[in-house]
Amino acid sequence: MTMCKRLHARLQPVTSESPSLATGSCQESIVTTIRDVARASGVSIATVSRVINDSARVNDDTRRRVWDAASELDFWPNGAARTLTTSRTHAIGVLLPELHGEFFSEVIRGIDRAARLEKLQILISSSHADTDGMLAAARSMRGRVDGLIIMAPERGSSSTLEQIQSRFPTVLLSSRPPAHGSHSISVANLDGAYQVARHVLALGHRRVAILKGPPGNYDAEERLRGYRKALREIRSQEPTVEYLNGNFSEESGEAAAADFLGRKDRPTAIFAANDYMAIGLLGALREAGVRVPEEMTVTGFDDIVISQYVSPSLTTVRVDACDMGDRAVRLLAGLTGPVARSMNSITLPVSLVIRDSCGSPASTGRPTPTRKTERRST
Amino acid sequence: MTMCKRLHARLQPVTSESPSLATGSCQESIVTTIRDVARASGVSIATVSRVINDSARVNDDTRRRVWDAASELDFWPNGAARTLTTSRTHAIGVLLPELHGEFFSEVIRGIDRAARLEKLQILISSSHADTDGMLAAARSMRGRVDGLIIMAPERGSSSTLEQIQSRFPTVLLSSRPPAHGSHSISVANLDGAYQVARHVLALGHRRVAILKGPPGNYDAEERLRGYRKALREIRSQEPTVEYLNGNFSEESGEAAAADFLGRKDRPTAIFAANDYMAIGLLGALREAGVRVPEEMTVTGFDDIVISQYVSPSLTTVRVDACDMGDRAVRLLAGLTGPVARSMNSITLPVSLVIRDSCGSPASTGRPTPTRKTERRST
DNA sequence: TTGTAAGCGTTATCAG
DNA sequence: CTGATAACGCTTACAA
Repeated sequence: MTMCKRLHARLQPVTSESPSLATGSCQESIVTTIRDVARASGVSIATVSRVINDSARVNDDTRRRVWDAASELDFWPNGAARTLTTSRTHAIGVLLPELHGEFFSEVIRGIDRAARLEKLQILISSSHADTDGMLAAARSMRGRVDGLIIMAPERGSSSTLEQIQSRFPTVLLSSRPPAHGSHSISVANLDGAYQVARHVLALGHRRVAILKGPPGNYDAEERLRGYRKALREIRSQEPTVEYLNGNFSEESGEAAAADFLGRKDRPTAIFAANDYMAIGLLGALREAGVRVPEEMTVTGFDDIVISQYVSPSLTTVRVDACDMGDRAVRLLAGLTGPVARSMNSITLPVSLVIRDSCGSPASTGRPTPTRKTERRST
Repeated sequence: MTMCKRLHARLQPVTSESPSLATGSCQESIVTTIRDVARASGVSIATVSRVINDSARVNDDTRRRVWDAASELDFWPNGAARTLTTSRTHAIGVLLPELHGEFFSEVIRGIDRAARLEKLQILISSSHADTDGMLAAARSMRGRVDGLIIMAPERGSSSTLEQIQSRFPTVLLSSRPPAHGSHSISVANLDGAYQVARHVLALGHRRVAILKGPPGNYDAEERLRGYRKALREIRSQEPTVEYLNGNFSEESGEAAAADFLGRKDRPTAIFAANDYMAIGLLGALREAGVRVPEEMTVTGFDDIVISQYVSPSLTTVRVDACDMGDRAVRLLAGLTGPVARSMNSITLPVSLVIRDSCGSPASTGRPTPTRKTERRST
């Protein structure tokens, strides 16, 4: 009898090693299956399946009876069972290095938005500092997702990525594509960095510093290349460059200030590899009594929301993280059209956002006038 | 033959109605199953299962053979199949009204952090403006999650919530518990609002306005109650109160300013139901040339990161959204100990954060001196 | 149009 | 300690 089966099922021990969820407050839930609906409506389970999925012609009358029974019993189909037979999950996995900061949350927002449109569920897993953790996460998603969106900006993850790619359709975000066929989306880091640097150099700065991001980080390295490219272009009166170490955190920006604050030949402009560091820097400068932009020019990268609120507001490069997530899902869902093998790398445009943190180097008291939020798009 | 089976499986059509994921770039993935491992190591699938899960005594030699075969074949167990037999998913679903803004992203961060510790995957679904959408999302999670964390602050969702609760262990966030047994976590909204209001009233303000949150929103209503409670307590020289409508967005804060800016009897202090609105308000005031805090006192709620960067920095109430997410997972995972029926509602403490946006009403030019970030904890 | 039955990849219950 | 084998809930040929 069905009743027996159910009781039996409920008494089955669960894997002991892992913590079990509290079921105390959950009313003994009625697990209705497709069988129950079949019995109640006097048809076979196959027919119920057909009705539920609208997957084949079914007599209108039968159809109605099935629907009635289904809603009467409040039948909710079991996703795992469906997946097992169809091998489709209608879910995508998202592997991120962390969840802190606006950049990541915007990426997720974009993913969520697109996933909703594509009727895809999203499984999130973050804090993959090491590639092993990433691999384990991917592994645990076997049979639970149809594809993966992975952000693995650190160098050295390529063999892991290849292994994962051999088992899931994958879209890479801000990562070095490990193989030729890889789908990947990144931001026009080089171009953005080049643009801010050009802007600042045009103001006349010739003693600059670059506040680098984490070593090995793909975005950070590309941005560095962009700054350098702009610097190389100044033939006459070649600029002096100095490198400061950072790790994308606000604290590291603050800390970096110590490297030059005491000195007399300090740079007149600093390119930070992201906004958080630039903001940390701004804080340290204010504390040290160095006026921005009069005595020091500072630029960031990302254009996070805070950047327009700090004072002085930050000149930076606008990155549409939300769009990146959005596109990743679309690409993964194969909706962007049949993707040609050679065209599966997307570089998202960025735009220079000029605010108040930049001035001319010698300008004692007269910062270059700039409009509040002028934007120059790529 | 195995080969035949596989080919067969691959050729099976998938449900046509929904968009399918691009599988183009994914190398024809080798779907290794427990059977393959069994064959390769010359044991039964039962034994392989035992080894993989370490669920029963197995001869050391056999064990080794199985592991060797498993890693040789790079076997990744299928989650859906596991779920089907064990009826455990090791995943929790998260239903949120939206994903925009720092508050939500912090909640998710907390959830992610705790989930990692509990070895739980998280399935996120947001943008549930209507209760129907929420129900559909919950439905689609049947068989895919062991429990649900739901944030449904709007009034009128209780019958939906009850239906969901009857099928999943559920923890509610910032929501009106629909039934007595419900587990729920919320923030000490009333207390926090009461505290800021007390602080401002102590400064001498007697003509105040309350910038409300979205109608029907639980947090918003509780905060309103808190403000009112503080106002009621002023016996001598009862304060004049005025209500402004908002919806938690920065824009609605900006818009609200129009309601009183032209007037001569405008309030001297405004309690905004959240930080975003307060910041919008600050923007509008600055634009209108009204000095804060000299001519107008403004307070917020939530203490989002931006609040310390706007100028003047915002006096607000610190809410630990991350902690809320963290606790929700722990509660759901039943790790907070055996939860007594009567003790399943948690109210998280908040703390008053005094910054520069508050002054005395008459103070023309002499704002009440306050330390940069003094915090008074609950 | 409908029913029967064979899987899907695991785990769990029995006997050996 | 190990192997058959019956579930788990659903989809989908294949028959009727």
